[in-house]
Amino acid sequence: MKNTIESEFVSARRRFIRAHFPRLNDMQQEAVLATEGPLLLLAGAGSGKTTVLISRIANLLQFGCASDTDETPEHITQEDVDLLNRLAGQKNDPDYPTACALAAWKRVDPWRIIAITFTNKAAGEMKDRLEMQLGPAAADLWASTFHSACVRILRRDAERLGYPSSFTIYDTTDSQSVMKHILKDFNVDDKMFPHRMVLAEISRAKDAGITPEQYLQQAAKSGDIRKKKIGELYQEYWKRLYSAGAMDFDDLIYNTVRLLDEFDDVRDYWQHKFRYVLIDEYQDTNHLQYRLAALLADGWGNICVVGDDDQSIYKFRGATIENILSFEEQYKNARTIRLEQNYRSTGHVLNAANHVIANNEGRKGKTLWTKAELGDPLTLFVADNEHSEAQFVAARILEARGAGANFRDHAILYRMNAQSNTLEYMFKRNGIPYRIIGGTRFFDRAEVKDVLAYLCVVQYPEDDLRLLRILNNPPRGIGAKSVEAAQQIAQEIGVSLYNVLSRADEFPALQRAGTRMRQFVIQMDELREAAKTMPPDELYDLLLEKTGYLRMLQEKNTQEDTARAENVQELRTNIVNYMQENEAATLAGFLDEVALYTDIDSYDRSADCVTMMTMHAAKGLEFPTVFLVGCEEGIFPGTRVIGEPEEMEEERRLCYVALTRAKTRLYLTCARQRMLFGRTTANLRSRFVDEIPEEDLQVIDPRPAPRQGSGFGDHRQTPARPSAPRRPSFTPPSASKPASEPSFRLGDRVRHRAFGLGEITKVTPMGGDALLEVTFEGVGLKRLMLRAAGRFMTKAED
DNA sequence: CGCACCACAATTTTT
DNA sequence: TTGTGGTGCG
Repeated sequence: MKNTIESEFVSARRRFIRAHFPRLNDMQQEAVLATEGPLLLLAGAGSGKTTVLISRIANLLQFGCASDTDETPEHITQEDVDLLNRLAGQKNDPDYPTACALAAWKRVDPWRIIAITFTNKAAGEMKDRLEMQLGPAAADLWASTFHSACVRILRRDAERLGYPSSFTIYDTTDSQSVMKHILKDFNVDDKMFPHRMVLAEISRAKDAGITPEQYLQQAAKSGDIRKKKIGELYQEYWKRLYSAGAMDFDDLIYNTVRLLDEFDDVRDYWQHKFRYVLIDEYQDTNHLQYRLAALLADGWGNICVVGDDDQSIYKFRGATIENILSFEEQYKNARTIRLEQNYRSTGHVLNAANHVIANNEGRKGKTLWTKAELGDPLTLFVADNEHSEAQFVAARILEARGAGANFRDHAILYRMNAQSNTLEYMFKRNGIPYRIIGGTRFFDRAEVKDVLAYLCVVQYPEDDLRLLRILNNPPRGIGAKSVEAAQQIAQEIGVSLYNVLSRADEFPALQRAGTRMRQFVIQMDELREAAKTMPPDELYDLLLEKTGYLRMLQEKNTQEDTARAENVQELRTNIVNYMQENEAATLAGFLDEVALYTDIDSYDRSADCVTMMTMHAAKGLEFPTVFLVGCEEGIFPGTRVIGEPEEMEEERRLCYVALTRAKTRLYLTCARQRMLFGRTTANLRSRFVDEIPEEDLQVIDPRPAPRQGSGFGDHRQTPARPSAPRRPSFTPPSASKPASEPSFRLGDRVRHRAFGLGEITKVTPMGGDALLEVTFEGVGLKRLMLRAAGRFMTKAED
C-alpha cells in the first residue's frame, strides 16, 4: 500500500481502536482487533477468554471491521488522522464519540453475529455481559449453545426434512428408553448389545454423517454380523424417533447439518445472515459440530474459534481434539493468537498445573504465566481413609471460615459422584452448608419427567414414548397387556398409539381397558383444547388437577412423596420464571428450554455454600480455595485409563482443568485406604501428584508409612471387611471416649472455631454420639454432631 | 395389577 | 455401599 494519508489513517485508526480496550493486554487486544477471516484463539485457563470474546463482539458492533482492513472512507484529511491520534483512549473527551464515528467502518448489525458456547449458562453470561456493556442492541445477537441454535434453525425448516416443525427433543434417558424397547421388540439380548453401547455406536455414526441405510450397506460389505444387527437397530431407532416427531441431541446437530448441506436456499439464508461466527470451547466440539460451524461460516469466512487443547476433557462424548489441532490446516489463511497470561491463580498453582500438563504429548504447547505472587504452595494431605480425608477438608473449611472466609469460597472436586457421600456426611455433622452440582438432575427426577411427559403429550400426542410413560400413571387400570395390544394395533395399521387409544372401542382386542383408554384421551383432548388459549402456568395447574397426578403424590403421604410433590410444585416455578423471561411464552417454548437445560445452569454463586462437584463439572469455574480429593491411582487416574496412553492424556488434561480452578489455595488429598462401592482398596498416590515439582507441594502425612518399598503387594485390592476397625472419631458406642473430648451439656455457652459464640439449646443422644443444636450469635441454629464438631468447640467462660 | 424383594452394576456427561 | 431394574407373588 502507498504510504499516503490513507495508510496513516489506517494505522491511527487501529491505534485508536486498540486504545478503546485499555484493560486488555497486548495479545488480548490483538485477538479483539483481528476481526476478519479465520482466527484460532488458544486461550489458556484463566487468561481472560470471555472478556476477549465480549470485547471482540463490542468491537464488531462499534467499529465494524475497521481495525482489520485497509479500506478507508474517501477524502481522508490530516485533521482526521490527528483527531484519532489525539483522542485515542480519551473516552471522557467531548469529541470522543465523533472520533469513534470516524474510526468505524462497516459496523456490524448485532443479528449478523452468532456466538456459540457449550452451556446455557455460558451463553446467558455472555448475553448479560454484552447487554451490560452495549445496551439493548445485544438482545438481537445470537448467543446460544450449539443445540439451541440448531433448534432455532430447525424450527424454521424442519419440515423440509419431513419432521413436524413442532418436533420434540428426546434427552438421553428418552433415547435409552426407546432403545430398550427396540431391543425387547427385536428379541435382542441386552447382554450382547447393551442399549448404551448401541446408542453410543449410533451417535458415532451420526457424528460421521452416516445414515442407517449407509450403515447397513457398510455392514453388509464387511460381513460383520454384529454391525449388521446394530444397523438394524439404528434403522429402527431412526424410524421410531422420526414417526414420533422427535430428535435426540445428536439429531439436532445432524439434521441442521443435513438441512444446510442439502438445501441451497436454506444454506444461503443462514450463511448470508451470519457474517461473524464465534465458537467457544472449540476443543470440545465433535466432527458434526465442526461441520456445522464450517457451514455457517462459509459465507463470509469470518470464523473465530476459541479453545484450549489442554482442557479437552470430553473425548468420551465424541469431542475431537483434532478440530483444534488442525484448524490451521483447514483454514490456510488462519491466524493464531495465544493467550498465555493467567489472571486467576498464584504462581505455585500455575507452576504445578504447567508441570503436570507438560507430560502430555499431543498438544499445541503453551505455558501459562502470571504476574501474581507465588502464594502458598499446594498442600497434599495423606489420609488414612476416606473419613479422615473428609475430616481434613471439613477442618480446613471451618478454619478458613473462622478466619473470615466464606463457605462459597471453597470447592471440592472429585473424579466421580460416588465420592461425594463421605464428604456430605462429614459436612452435615459439622453444620457446613454445601451444595452438590450434578448427580441426579432436577429434570431427570421421575416425577418431573412424568409431569413433563404430560405436557409433551398435550403439545404433541404422537409422542408415543411420553404417552407410554403417563398412560397408566397415576394408575388408571390400563395395564401392560392392554397397552401392548394397543401398540400392536398401532403398528399394524400404521397410526400413532394415541390414535388407537382415541378409538379403542373399534378394536375387540382392547375391550378390557377400552373405555378407560377413551376416557384418558378425552381428558387429554380437553387439556389440548385448553392449551390453545390458556397460559402455560394455568394449564399446568389444570393438568395436575385433572390427571390427579399431584393428588396421587399427596395421598401417599410418605416423606419421599412429599418431596416429589414439592418437585412438581418446583416445576411450576420454572414455568412462571420462563413466562417472566419470555414475553411470548408458549408451552412449546418452555419444553424446548427444559430439554436443553442442565443443572450447572442453575448454579448460583450467591448462596454461602461449599460447592461440591466432579472435576468435569468444574470446567469454566473458579474458586479461591479448591480441594482435589481422591488423588489416588485407580481413582484419579481411574483404573480404566491405566495402560491406555491416550486415555491417560485425557485424564491428565482433566487434572490440569481441576488444578487451574484454584485462585489461591489448592489442597490435594489422597487416602491410604478407601472404601468405594463396598470394597476397601489400598491405593498409591496419584501419578499426577508426583508430577508436581517438589517446591510447589507441601506434604502433610500425619502417619508416614513405617516401612517402604515392600512392593506392589501392599496396594492390591483387599476384600471388604464389614467390621474393619474405624477411626477413633467413628468408634461404636462401646469404645471408650478419648479423655480429651469435652462434654457439653444443655445450656452450655460454647465457642466454635468457625461459627463463634453460641449456646447449646438441645442435646439428643444418638448411638454413643449426640446431636447438638447450638444457637450461634449472628449465625443462627446449627445442628452439629458432638463427635465431629467437638474438636472445633470449647466451652466459653463467661 | 401393584407391590415387594433380590440381583446386579457403578467413571466422567456442557446438550 | 447405593440405586435401579426385573421377576414373582398376593
